Amino acid sequence: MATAAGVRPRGAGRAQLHEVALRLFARDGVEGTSLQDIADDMGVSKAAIYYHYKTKDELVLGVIAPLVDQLCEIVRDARQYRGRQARVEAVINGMVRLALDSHSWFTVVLVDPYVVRLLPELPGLRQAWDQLGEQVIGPDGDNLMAVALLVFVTGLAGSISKPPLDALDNAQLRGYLTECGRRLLKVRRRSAPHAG
Amino acid sequence: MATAAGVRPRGAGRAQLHEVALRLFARDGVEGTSLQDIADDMGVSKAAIYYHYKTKDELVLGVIAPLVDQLCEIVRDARQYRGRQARVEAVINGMVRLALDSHSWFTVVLVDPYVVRLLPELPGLRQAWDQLGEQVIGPDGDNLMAVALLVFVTGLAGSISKPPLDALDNAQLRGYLTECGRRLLKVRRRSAPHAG
DNA sequence: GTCTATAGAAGGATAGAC
DNA sequence: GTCTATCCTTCTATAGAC
Repeated sequence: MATAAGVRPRGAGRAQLHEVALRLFARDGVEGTSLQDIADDMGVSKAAIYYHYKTKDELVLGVIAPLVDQLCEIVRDARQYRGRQARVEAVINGMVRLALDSHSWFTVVLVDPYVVRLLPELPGLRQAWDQLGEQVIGPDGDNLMAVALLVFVTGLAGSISKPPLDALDNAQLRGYLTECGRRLLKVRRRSAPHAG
Repeated sequence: MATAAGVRPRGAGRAQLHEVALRLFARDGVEGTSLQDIADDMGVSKAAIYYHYKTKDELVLGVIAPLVDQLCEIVRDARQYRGRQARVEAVINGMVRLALDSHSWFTVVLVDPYVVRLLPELPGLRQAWDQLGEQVIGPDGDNLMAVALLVFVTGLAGSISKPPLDALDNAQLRGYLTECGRRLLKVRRRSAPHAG
């Protein structure tokens, strides 16, 4: 009735399902979240979920799929700039914003082993990630930059969900995380790291 | 018979159990690893595991407990140096070595939601972590350093387990990860991050 | 789009033999 | 220290009513 009368927007049920599932996946892990947990949180029955998705795997994929668009937008934005340093800066800003706005996506995709196993079924995500890597690493395939990028994004995912950072307000945290990105991804003139 | 004759060292069964469990926990997550999975990998029955630990939770705690000693040793080592920069350097080297030598521990403890929920039952780990933080962050409680440390260690945990880094040999990877630590945890003279 | 009821598999845990 | 057999719970998934 709600859908027919238009009281709820079309697909509100699915949107709420996505929201709840993502939140619980990020908190307890995908394997640690049963469909019963999700149904309880939504206040519906388990079977209601199966109306939207035939299997749990498809639910997981449906939940994380929107992340691809977010990554593509960061890549599009970065490409508007000329020069590696400017593009790197754009990637840093985009990733920090994404991590703060959608930290659940971040955590689930980068951290959850269940999701990692499913990733081959989302080739768009892999592709978006590769394009993002190109902006930072450059065409010469700088290994240090590749490592630093990985440390940065997984560090973002891991750190934002940890308690000691809850005390900081969002603006402060954004500043600190951005500074971390700048330090890690500073473009070098020559290929030797200044060995200590 | 093996134990009585001394063919196998004492506690070899338990040591193998730890090794197998940790490896599977790191690969599939704790919730994604059943006692059956562990038993199959060891070539024994599920019930054999219950001889060593009464519950799965105790198994998990038993597996990650040795990490506490590793962290304490890093703290002890760092304290031998005078001056923050030298101590920070010692922490970086210790954490990189630990991440490379025992990346499974790292991944499981920093990444797995099931383990995070159990951590309050390992107060020694929390204590060791706090002491390690003191070496890096300093007595003034520098927020940027606190964030950078968290990004660094979770970045270590997240990056070493990802495929693109498998191509690098260990010495190279160690150099890159150490450089990441130096960049992130460079001690500042004054308290303002050089805002861009 | 949501429900109840249930099938079928897998998980944690225990008992008791060897 | 390991085994087989078993118990109970929870999980994914399906069938069919409303």
